[in-house]
Amino acid sequence: MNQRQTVAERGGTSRPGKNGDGAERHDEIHRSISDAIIEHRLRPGARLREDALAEVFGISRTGIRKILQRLALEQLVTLTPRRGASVTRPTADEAKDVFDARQMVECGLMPEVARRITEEDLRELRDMARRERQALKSGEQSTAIRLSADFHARLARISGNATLADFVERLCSRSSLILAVYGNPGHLGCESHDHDDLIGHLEAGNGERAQAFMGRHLKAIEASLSIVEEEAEAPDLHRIFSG
Amino acid sequence: MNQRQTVAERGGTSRPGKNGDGAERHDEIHRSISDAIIEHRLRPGARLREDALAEVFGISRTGIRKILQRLALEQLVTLTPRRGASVTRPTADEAKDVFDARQMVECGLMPEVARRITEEDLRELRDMARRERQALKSGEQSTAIRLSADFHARLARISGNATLADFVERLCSRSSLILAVYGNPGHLGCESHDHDDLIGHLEAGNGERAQAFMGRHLKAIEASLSIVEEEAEAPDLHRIFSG
DNA sequence: GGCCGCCGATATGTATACAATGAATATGCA
DNA sequence: TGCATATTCATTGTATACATATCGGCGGCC
Repeated sequence: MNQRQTVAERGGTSRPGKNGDGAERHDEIHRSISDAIIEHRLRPGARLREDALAEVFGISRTGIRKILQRLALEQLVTLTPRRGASVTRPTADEAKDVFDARQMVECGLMPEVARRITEEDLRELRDMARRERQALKSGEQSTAIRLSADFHARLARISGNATLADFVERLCSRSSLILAVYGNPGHLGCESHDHDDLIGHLEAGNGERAQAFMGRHLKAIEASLSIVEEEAEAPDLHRIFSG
Repeated sequence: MNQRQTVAERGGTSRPGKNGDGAERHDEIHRSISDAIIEHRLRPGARLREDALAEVFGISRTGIRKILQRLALEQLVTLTPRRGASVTRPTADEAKDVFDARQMVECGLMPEVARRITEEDLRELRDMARRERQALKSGEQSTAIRLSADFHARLARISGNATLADFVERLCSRSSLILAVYGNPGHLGCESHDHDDLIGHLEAGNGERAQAFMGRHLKAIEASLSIVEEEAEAPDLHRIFSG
């Protein structure tokens, strides 16, 4: 049923075979899944069966596999041979690595960002921060989480260094996964006004202040996590039952 | 024909069907192509036809496509829709971004590396540096280039941060491509004794010296490039023939 | 009674077949 | 002779079919 729907839909906008580059559709699906993971609608550990995804999106398994592989390289999903794909469950070590990396790169970019930021950038960032606060207030956690990641990624993009911006974007996506596993409910990642304050420093052209503030901001997020290594693989039965 | 050859070959080393996880073979092929690119045996712009690769490595196009996709995400090959894959030709902007990123990350890692480095690490690094010098002396450019990239990647790995180490590894691979396009023949990337000097600072536990030295080292490499934007797409014929 | 091994179902890995597209070439007309 | 057009060819994009490995339950054996 679902597949027929899709075919019909595609046939409606263009000829069934000659679609306007199927790659766009793949990107779209990639984003759909990516968003679902980042917004915690798909929790870490959730299995992603190829057949099911193929049916949902109305393409064959071939395309789904391609997308899953890309997600795997972005470390949002884990591909276990012969076991299929599942949403990555970051370890405590990985969480630490990711936040250390963010500390180094995002802070390091702030001076350049402060130098290059334009009025238009500021407007856009303020809008994102506003929407994030609003989402938080109205309890739309999913939206807030994604907006927060978007904010950090957008900020990095202003530096003009596409390579580092891409890296930050990936780190933010993974941070969202980390929040899903180690975050305390009710206490979401970014404090309500941190992003606004950060914008203030940038608007003032004060790169050093922005850098220091970003450092504290990230440290605060990391500190809010309750990182307790779950010994999923080989629980120490002796220790557990020694009492 | 080709397939029969391959089956026979694989049947010789192991049972035809039950190979020791085909994923290993894929990794192997990935590394083969990756090495060929890094070592400049495949120059930027070289086309990589799926059929040809499938024949060479004795697997079907399906597996090749998977590998090409992975290489594309690592930005070693460029995948143009309907036109196939080719070795990426980095632009001048990308080259700048990559070296800026290396400056930030590799330098930033040096203090932690200096703190954590062990005797064994030092031994291994010295050995790599030695082999690199030797390769340079005997004119094996390909080997020298790869060893140089390996050295930097290995160094980053010592920091203990896998995420940043992976990133550095990717940056080094891309740097190799950049060297292929913008490097001056005869003047290879890393100066002969830079790596040895760097090891010295690390051995002395002097993270700050190492950081500063790495900064100069990378700047020196970047400065040795002749980055002239080749106007491949739309050459200004008026300008060229105005004389 | 509990553990080990077997067997069916399910899902993934791989190859192949077919369709569609873009490039190169040949051809006809002005 | 030069340019526009039609055709063919080479190559990629997609779907499907088949082979293979893993997970669950069940029965036999110790």
